[in-house]
Amino acid sequence: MPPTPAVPHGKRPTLADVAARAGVSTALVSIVMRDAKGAGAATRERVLRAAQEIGYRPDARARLLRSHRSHLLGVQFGLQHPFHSDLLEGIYAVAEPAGYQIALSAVAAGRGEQRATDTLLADRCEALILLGPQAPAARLAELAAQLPVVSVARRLRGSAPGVEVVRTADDEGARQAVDHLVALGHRDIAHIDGGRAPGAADRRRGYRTAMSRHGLADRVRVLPGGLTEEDGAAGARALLEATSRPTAVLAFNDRSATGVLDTLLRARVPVPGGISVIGFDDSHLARLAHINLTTVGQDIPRLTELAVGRAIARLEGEKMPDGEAVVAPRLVVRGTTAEPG
Amino acid sequence: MPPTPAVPHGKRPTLADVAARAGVSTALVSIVMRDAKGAGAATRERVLRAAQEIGYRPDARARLLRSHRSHLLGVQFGLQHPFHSDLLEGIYAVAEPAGYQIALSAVAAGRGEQRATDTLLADRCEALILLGPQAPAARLAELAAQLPVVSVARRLRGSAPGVEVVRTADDEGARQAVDHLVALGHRDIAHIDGGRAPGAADRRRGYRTAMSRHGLADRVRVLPGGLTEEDGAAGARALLEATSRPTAVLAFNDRSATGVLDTLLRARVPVPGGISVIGFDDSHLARLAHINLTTVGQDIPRLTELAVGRAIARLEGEKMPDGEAVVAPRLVVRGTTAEPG
DNA sequence: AGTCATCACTAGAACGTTCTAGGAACGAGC
DNA sequence: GCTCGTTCCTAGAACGTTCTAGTGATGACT
Repeated sequence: MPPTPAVPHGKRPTLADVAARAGVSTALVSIVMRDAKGAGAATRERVLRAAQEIGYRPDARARLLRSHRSHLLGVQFGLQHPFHSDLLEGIYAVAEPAGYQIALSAVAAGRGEQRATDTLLADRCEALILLGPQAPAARLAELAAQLPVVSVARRLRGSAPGVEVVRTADDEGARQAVDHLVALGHRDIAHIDGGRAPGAADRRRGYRTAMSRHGLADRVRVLPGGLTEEDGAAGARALLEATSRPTAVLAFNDRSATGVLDTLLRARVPVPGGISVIGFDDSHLARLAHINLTTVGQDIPRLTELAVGRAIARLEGEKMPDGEAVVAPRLVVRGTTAEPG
Repeated sequence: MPPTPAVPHGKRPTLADVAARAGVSTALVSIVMRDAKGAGAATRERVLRAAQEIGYRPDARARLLRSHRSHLLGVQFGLQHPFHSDLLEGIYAVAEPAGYQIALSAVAAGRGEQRATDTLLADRCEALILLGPQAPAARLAELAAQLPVVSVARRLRGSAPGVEVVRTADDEGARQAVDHLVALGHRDIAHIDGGRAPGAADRRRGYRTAMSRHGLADRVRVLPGGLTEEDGAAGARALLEATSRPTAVLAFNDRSATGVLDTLLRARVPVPGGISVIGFDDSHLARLAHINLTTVGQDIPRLTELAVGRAIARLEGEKMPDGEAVVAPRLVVRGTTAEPG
């Protein structure tokens, strides 16, 4: 047997290999690898060197199998949603320092939410964080009966008991947008909505009540939309064809808003000179210099901190002030809003 | 309401629980769960019912621990790259039917490639598929010494032996774009490049040689760029300020191209009337009706099929025709190119 | 001197699977 | 009757960790 490191494919070194090489027991190697106390400095050094030499890496699965805690948070996300990417970035940033690993499972064409959560469960995640889940409330409740579940962005009133909800105050966000526009002098403010997307109903409602509060109930104009650029573009085309054009548009999200912007630019309607546009999310998109979109920012660090925090709290048995965690949005004024022309 | 059995958090049922309930051995339950032969029809039925009743789910990790093969492919991707999302979608579609699971690991701010691959290794992936890896070739070679590694989109000549490469013929794609523009009658064709991004050098070269072949070597104009919308926008602004404007622009990718489009629209330069624009990737972006971008399409199904296929082939010991797998691009003509005005 | 802690370490049993050997029951062939 | 095959099933050993319960030393405090 060559005592050499060079580990060819197929056989990865184990604790026992390290132990043999360092002349100690596997238990001690385990102690050293976990950086637990119970090993002398000299031995520790020797074990680490041995591990290094043969290229040992702990086997995460065996590790999880043994310890009854897995410290694994399963996250379900949509591959085609940039906003989910932003959230994921935040989730990693919170979870890893707290000592939790993240297991990702994507929802894609041909891979539904059921499949996504099934693999997370099989991987022994201790809790699930679902980004904008669309599954029926009953399914979520079923999951929640098995382990802590946090729904991000999707509101669930009483319909799925046991599911934690972390979301932005969507109605409040819509209100801020309307207030801003009204303060600038707009009165004809239209809303291209998000259809059945999570949060859409609240934004619609927020828009309506804000308009009423300003005495503009008769100017309310809601156009059916969705969460893609095309939905926004279609809404904008409809507005341009209408008999009276609004002076401002509140889109469901940033993607939709860029669709609106694009349509307006093509139609030679200046923004914000002719029409002001507001998005929602403050995603990467909105921040790009050449889009420079006024938008309602979702507080991603706060959302992810709450989502991960609640999952962990439930796991560690803390009593939760259960009910939703609602995060305040914050209007980010950039270049697509101004006084009506 | 749901027939959910009493399985409080923390205790998930195991093979032994099912076995006890069905009155058989754990080995037999294992046989039934794997759908292997060696169990009678009646017993099989009974076991399945028992499993169903107590809500048993196999533990993926224990399973992997025991079986020598893990059938797990690790995929590293960039959270902020829509093109990677598209690739992932394709990877799922190929891998799961072939009996392989996918483990995802994201590269994000504060979570580098090293960290990403480390967790994949700890998870006992059998092979790695890296989407547009930026790590030094030496690091890739080091990984390749441990397990099969496939680099998608990043070219590696001899620098990382053992790493499989699957990529698009970037030079050929650039050539197709130039040919198309020349056929339309353009002569002043600029290229906003991708800087140090994977594939950028090849696209730049393809552009240069294509121009030369058409006798347009003196019209070659390469502007420094990158892979984001802002890079494209900056390039476009530079072009507009130049003493002579080109009649067509080839952008490094679709994101860059949308930046170009946006800048041109704002400057009231009609597209394609004033300037034609071509992107690269044929991502979701390009297909959107309101962008409708002429672009060089990367063959995502083929790329993913090759990437997954090569990884699996290496795992199953097939001899590979080693060297790169180069996939032909295909020009997708949409609405942003036309005869020069 | 005798008890008691503490420290460095180890043996061996988990964890939830799959895999390797079988064993019991039952026919069939000689 | 005795072997031989099947078919259905089980016991028990892996897999690579961590955890529990120790064992000897060493030294400190009565």
